Amino acid sequence: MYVGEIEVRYDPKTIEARWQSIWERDGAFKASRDAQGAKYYVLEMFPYPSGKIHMGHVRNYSIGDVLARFLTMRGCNVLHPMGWDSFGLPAENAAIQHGIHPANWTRENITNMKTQLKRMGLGYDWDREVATCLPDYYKWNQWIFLKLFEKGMAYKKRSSVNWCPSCLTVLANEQVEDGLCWRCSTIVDAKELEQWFLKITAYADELLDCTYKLPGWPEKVLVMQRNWIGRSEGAEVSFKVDGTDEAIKIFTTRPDTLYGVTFMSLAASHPLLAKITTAERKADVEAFAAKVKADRRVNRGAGEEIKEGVFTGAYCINPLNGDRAPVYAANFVLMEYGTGAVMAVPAHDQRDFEFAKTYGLPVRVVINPPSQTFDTDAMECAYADEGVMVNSGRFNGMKNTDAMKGIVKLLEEKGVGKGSITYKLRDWGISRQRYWGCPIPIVYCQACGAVPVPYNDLPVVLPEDVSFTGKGLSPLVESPGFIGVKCPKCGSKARRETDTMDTFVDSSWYFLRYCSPMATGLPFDKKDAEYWMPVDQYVGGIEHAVMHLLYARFFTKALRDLGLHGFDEPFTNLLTQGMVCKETQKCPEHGFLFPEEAAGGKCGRCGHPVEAGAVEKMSKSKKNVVDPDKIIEKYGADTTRLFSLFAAPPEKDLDWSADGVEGSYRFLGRVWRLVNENLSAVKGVKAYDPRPGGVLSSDAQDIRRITHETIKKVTHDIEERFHFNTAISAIMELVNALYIFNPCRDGASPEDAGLRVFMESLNAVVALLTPFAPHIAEELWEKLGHTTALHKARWPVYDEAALKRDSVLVVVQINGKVRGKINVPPGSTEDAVRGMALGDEKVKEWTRDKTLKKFVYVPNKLVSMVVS
RNA sequence: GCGAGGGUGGCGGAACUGGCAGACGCGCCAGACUUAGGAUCUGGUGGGCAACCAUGGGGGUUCGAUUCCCCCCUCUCGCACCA
Repeated sequence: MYVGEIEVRYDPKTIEARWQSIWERDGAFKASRDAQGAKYYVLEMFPYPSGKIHMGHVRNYSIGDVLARFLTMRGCNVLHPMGWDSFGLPAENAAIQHGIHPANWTRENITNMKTQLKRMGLGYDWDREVATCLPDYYKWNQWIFLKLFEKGMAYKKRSSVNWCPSCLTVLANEQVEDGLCWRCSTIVDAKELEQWFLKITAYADELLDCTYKLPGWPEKVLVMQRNWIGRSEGAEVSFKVDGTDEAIKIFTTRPDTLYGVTFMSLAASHPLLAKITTAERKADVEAFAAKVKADRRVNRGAGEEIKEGVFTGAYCINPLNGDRAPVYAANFVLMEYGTGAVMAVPAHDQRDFEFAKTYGLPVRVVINPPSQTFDTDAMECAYADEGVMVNSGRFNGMKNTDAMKGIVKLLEEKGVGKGSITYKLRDWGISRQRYWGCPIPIVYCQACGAVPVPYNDLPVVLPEDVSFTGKGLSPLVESPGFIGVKCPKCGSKARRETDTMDTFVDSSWYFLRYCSPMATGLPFDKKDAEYWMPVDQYVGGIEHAVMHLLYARFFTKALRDLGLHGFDEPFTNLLTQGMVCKETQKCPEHGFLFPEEAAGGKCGRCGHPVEAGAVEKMSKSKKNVVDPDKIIEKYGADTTRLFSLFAAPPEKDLDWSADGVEGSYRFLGRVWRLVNENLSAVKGVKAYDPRPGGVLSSDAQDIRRITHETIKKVTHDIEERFHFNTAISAIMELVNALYIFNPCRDGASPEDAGLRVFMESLNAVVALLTPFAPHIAEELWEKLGHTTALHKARWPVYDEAALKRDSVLVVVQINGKVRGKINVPPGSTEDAVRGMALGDEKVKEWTRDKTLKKFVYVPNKLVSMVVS
């Protein structure tokens, strides 16, 4: 290489510290409404301050930072904030286990993690930092709660709730996965409790409809939300219980099959069961109910069970045809959905069919397929498709789809039913029997009942003088100073609510607080919110597809209806990044091993050869984790970021590979040397400018073309596709080409056009690298003689003229096989290309003595000939 | 079972609307510089001696298919008695 340079080693540690402090000094990432350019709000899901950042964070925040830095360089007015989802169970557990107060534990973790994020070189506007555990923030949770309470959107009810016996708290339905607690995987119990609920169901339709207006979201997430909301249209029908005043209310999506009802199924926990069961059936029904309850606990999520039931002795009357149908309790009917009772139409519902076969109940066909008549005895399964109505009174002969409306109308006329819509979505239970959360601002008074804390008294601050035993109820219950309060209404002795809010409440509006973190009169300033919102690009893990993203959407709509802002949806575009995975390592003796325990392929404890396991999501339990701190320590933040972006496209899972990190480090070293080793040669050289021009050698012309092609590709890959991996590989190719080009011969004058092209290319490499590896880019930018820092510089724009080629390579296929390649001037006519193709020596060999049957020309790309 | 998304070299992954399959990186091989190099630089690297064969398997459409259509296998994720 170039002789006479003083070798300057690539030393990420020094460079990175230096630029981080310069950025801080310059306030490089401070966002302001008054700044120039179109607003762009980039947001990554804020972390829970568990102590240390992990590779998932590194990936998440690297992706966000690429976008934020790129868009800033593109001239956008970017808001890129960060904060802490800092209420939650781990802090309380730490208090119980180590005697540290949750507030202190959380504060320390935030300090540590903030340092880590800064060391990553992430460009956040820290002036907007929010921490949900601070009274400044959670005061507004309480404020919002009171507003919702006033509107009847927050209400209290006694109901069966999901209780996690390990977390000692209630869980929302969304927080129960396969019957297990989403956090600790303990089997969830049912428990009757008085709880606060938010009426998310009031927004069920809007939440559902808007999923069709979010083209920037992954279809997968939208489908999951739609399924979760689970809207079904149908009818509610009342069936009188024969000989009593009771009526069973059912929900059905198939009112057209009403004439085919041959029995009735109630959930085993249906409240009517006790009333209608006859004396002689009582013992059986109770035993059955107990069995179902026990099975649910053991078998939840286990899939299809055998359909079982027991006769109650009661009969109900079909309101349309007066038929008497036996009432059963059945294990497949869920109390939580619809009305907990199902009319059974075995001919047209598979579950009812199986049940009827088991218990010898009649099957009555009311819909025949278009050109077929069912023989009831020969049916092997239910017929759930469309057809023609039979055995259905005045509806006979109609298409069932047409009869549907008529039957609902008839029900309404008779006053025995009505059209109805049911959702799977339940109201959101937000009460948590925990200390480390936002207090619910309610006071209980003997005389006045549940009284809201006056707005002036907000925030209801969490008391610090509590003890953490891990036993019994929430520490707040034991805090007399907190509990003892006077009724805001009548002044008599009252008791404060001791439940705190689900932490998902905190994260349902934090993106709004970022817009005006200092707002004092309201949770956020309307003008600020309407300027910055909605978030243009939200980046986070797929695990929040339903819970957080649904709650945040709900809050956005609820706050809109409180008049706080005027938009409908919080997140225009959503990017769900894949998980960070790594191969597990196992010792037959000692189980899973951390990477450092498996050094040299042997178990650190017993020396047994390590067995390689599957590639799985990084987790402490599998010990296949890599500590970002150690990677940053060894290679620097730029390498760490670069690798996490290069190894896979963002939405896919990423396989962590130590060798791959090494490769990214090597590449940055290569860029470093490319600039440094040629520094004295390019000193004072002006980047090539095509206007005054200068004659370029064909090599220089090629390099210039590659440079501008790279600018075009990298821009496109970041902007349109988020394919950072291919963007980075394009930069690598340019660097490889520049190593070969190398015009820095001794004595090349600064006016040398080749040298000026080289300078232009070096500038491009460095600028293009900025979003991925910002520190090294800034350092090299400075070394190249720029006086304006890169973070204030503009993204390079490609020169259309530079992309032009003298000739293009056209592939010649003969009978579908590549037989030759020819260079033709771009834009050649088909006739000209045909002549050149047929004149090519190799092509001649393959076409000799053959006749040309077909000739296809794809301009500037390919010729395809068929010969025989 | 239903829904969604995948299956491409030894590995991670490229290939925009059908147009040279394997970019880029890792690993591996060779060479250069070196006392040495796990540093760096250069070159090579799907299989096969070849014709040819290769994008999970089998059909189809097409001049041409990783890409479009049909059938099957397989993996991952989500939902799972939703009436």
